[in-house]
Amino acid sequence: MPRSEEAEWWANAVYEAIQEIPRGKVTSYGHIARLLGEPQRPRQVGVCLKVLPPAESGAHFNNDTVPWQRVINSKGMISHRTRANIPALVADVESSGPGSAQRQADVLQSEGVEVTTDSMGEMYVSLAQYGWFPSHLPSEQDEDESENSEV
DNA sequence: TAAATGACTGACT
DNA sequence: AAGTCAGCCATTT
Repeated sequence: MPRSEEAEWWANAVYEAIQEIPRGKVTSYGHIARLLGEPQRPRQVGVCLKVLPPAESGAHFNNDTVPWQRVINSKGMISHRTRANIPALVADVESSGPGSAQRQADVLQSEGVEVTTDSMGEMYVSLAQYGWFPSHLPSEQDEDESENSEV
């Protein structure tokens, strides 16, 4: 697990930013990247979460101290932890191990966040209702979001 | 050392 | 409205 100094700084910054997300709210990978002044690196935010140490590791930042479950993609969907473009393997990863998408949905619901599942089995959270975007940028225009919604 | 991947996005078709 | 593409860059192969 090679961790350069720079990567270390980035990971710590990401974890700290994620700790600011209030319980019961969610935000996107891209938003965390923007908060850190690196708007073009949402993927690296995902990488940090992937390598987040288990709670029993004793690390300062771990699965218990960082609310990893509150980070989802810009479409409001809980991202898959794919291991390849092979659908057969996706199911395996999806199975409910620690940190799996299903696990994420369970934890979120325990915090009071509603998770809905569409016809294709994808799990969504309404960003309009649960989204946390403090440094909201003016470039976006909210229109309709009737698809993932509540009610 | 080089090539492929991926807890992503926004623009473009 | 839904699918495709091109950037992104640390990790893995």
